[in-house]
This record gives sequence, C-alpha cells and structure tokens, in this order.
Amino acid sequence: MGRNFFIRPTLNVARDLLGKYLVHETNKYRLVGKIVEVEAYLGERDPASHSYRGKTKRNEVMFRSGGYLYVYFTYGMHFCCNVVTGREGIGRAVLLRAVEPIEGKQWIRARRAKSPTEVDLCNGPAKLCQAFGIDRRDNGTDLCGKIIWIGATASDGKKFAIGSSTRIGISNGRKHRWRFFIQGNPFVSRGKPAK
DNA sequence: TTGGTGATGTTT
DNA sequence: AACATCACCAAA
Repeated sequence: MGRNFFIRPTLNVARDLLGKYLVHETNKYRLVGKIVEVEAYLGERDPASHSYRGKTKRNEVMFRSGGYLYVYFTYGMHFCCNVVTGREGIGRAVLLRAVEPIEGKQWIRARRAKSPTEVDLCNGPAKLCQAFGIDRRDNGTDLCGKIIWIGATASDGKKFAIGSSTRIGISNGRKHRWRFFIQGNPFVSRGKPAK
C-alpha cells in the first residue's frame, strides 16, 4: 500500500488493514500473513496509548507520518509491532495482533517451534513478531519500502464481517471498542477483552 | 477449559 | 511498580 493509505484516520486504517497481507521479505525467504486482528491506539486522546503523554525516545516512531513500523519490547521478553497512521506529529498507530500464515510457513514454524498447532503460530501480537522475525532492529522500518510492507489482496473489501470489542491487556481506556477482527476467522487470538 | 504464575527487561 | 504477553501447570 502507498503512503496515502496510512495517512488517514486511525480507526479507518485499522479496519482496512483486515484482510490485507503483511509481508516480510529478505534474500532468504518471503513470509506472508493475512491480517485478521488489530487494535487502534489513538495517541493524546487515548490513555492506553504509548504516546498518550507525548513523544519519548521509545515512541518517537509513532509520531512520524503514516506508513512506518513501530516495534516495542514488552514484558521482558516479547516484541509487538504497530502500523503508524496519520500525519506527522500525531502519535497514532495500529497494533497488529494476529495473522493467518499464508506463505513461508516452514520458516514460521521453525521460529515458533513451541507452537503445537497451525492456529497458534501467529494468534497474538508477540507470537506474530516472533514468527515473522520482527524485533527492535525493525523499529522505524518504512512500510513503503521493500523489506516489510502491507499488500492488497483478493480478499480485501466486503467479503467478510468485521467484529469489534474492547482492547486486550490494558487497564486504561477500557471503554473504547477499538479492537477489530475478521469475524469467524479461526486465526484470531482467543484472548478475552478486559472487563 | 479455565485460571494462576514465572520469565524477564524497560519505562515511569 | 507496572507493563498493548506467552507458556506452562494445576484444578475442575
């Protein structure tokens, strides 16, 4: 997708990311996953967002213009990745929470050796990053480049129903239903929304 | 199937 | 001290 796809209201980008492909390509392999679950984080108006209190060294990438990858380290062992949205200067992004493996499954399985079944390979934000080999080195990657990008697919559009719920694993901003997923898709994480 | 907890490091 | 998580174990 081109830059203009990302420089739009965050909630629209979040819903439109569903059904699209996340691609990670190197000279060794090409990994592709269909995005089935995301969460929107709306910056200064969202107490659950990393950018709620303004720009820091950690969240600097969130304040770039749309179309960059914000990767953060969490819980002492995991990485999660976000698609930055909107104009430069506002810290908003969409967390990628789950994808359905499409291509390069041998590499994905190798990285996710602990995963007992196909659906457990990428059904969580940290699992997804582990499966796709995304870590702190990928923070700030331009998604309009040739290494990690978002691809349009045939399943784009209105061929599936979009479900929504409150976001998972947060303590502030619980009231907002800013988690979106492809309804009925088995590769959506089974994490329950926080009450 | 559900719920509790340890692992582990960065940020506040 | 909390944290945008995961894997493992025990209980029912």
